[in-house]
Amino acid sequence: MSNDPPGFELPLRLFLGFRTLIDALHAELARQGHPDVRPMHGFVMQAIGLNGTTAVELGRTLGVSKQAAGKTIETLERLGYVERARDPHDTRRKIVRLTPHGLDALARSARIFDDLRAEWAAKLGEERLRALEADLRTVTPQDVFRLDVPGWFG
Amino acid sequence: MSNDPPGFELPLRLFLGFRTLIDALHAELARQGHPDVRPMHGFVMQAIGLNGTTAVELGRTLGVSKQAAGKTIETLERLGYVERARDPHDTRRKIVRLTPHGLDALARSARIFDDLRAEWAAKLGEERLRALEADLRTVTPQDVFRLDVPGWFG
DNA sequence: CTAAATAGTGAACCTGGTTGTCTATCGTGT
DNA sequence: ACACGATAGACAACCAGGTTCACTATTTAG
Repeated sequence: MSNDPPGFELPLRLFLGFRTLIDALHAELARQGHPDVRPMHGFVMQAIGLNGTTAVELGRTLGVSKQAAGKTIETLERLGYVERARDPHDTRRKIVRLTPHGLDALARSARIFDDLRAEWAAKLGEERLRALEADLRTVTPQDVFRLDVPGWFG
Repeated sequence: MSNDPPGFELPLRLFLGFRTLIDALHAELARQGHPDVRPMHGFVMQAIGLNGTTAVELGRTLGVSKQAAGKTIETLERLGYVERARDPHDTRRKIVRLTPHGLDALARSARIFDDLRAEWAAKLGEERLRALEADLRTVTPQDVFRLDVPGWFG
């Protein structure tokens, strides 16, 4: 069909949709007391999770080297979102845990994402939004996590 | 509605959709003789366009400093995708133009994106895909270009 | 009990972003 | 005609985050 949209619009729109949501999230997070958290940090904190993790584990989860994971942890530690403590059962390991500040950021993010989804539902209708989500599930990997995000673009 | 999907799935799926397409594009581009072009380079070459541009102009288009644009141009030049020449009408300026190699990459990308869109259409149906594109147009900025892509994530 | 595997760290390097400074050139206003 | 402001490009220093290689300390397995 010659009246199909050009193929390059699809990735662009997907990316713009993603950016629109992430930018709105971080604008609101900044307003709610988290001005210096970057988009990447959200993914990393999500990957750290409520039980904590280690640099090696985090690297595996994110698909980057343990050294890169370590650097990101350092940054997050400097910003006060995570803290490290030696594992008493294995003194080689250092457990990385979210601080109350980090947990607060995560909880607020979840809330804001729900609000943003509601905004889209208001614009598109709940039915269309559900269809959009279902279609995206069809064409993307099942496993939502394991994003391999950092440094992927450049 | 308590049975709505959690809001965080939407950005994740949009990003995964984007990544799926871009990864497939670059796998295919690598197979077709462009193994070292990175996702970012595609956007930059698109922004350079058929008429060429300058570092300052490119920086404005991409939303980065002229120095950052200059560095990216250097990389692209080293890879053989662009070339620079002094502007005879204004000897301060250096015009950046796509080389035949760069034009080839751009043309192949357009073709591959069309093929990828056709794959999605086969999986979802042309109707649903059109609806998805239409809905994304509704919730994203009108202006497809001006992405501010580079370095935005970190 | 020794040897292999593992966790963390540090160094050197790459890309791509920033800001600040500097020179060369262009264009305008007196 | 010319001086001065604006512009284009380049260079330096720095930052974030990525890589690989090398090393120490500790744990685990044979």
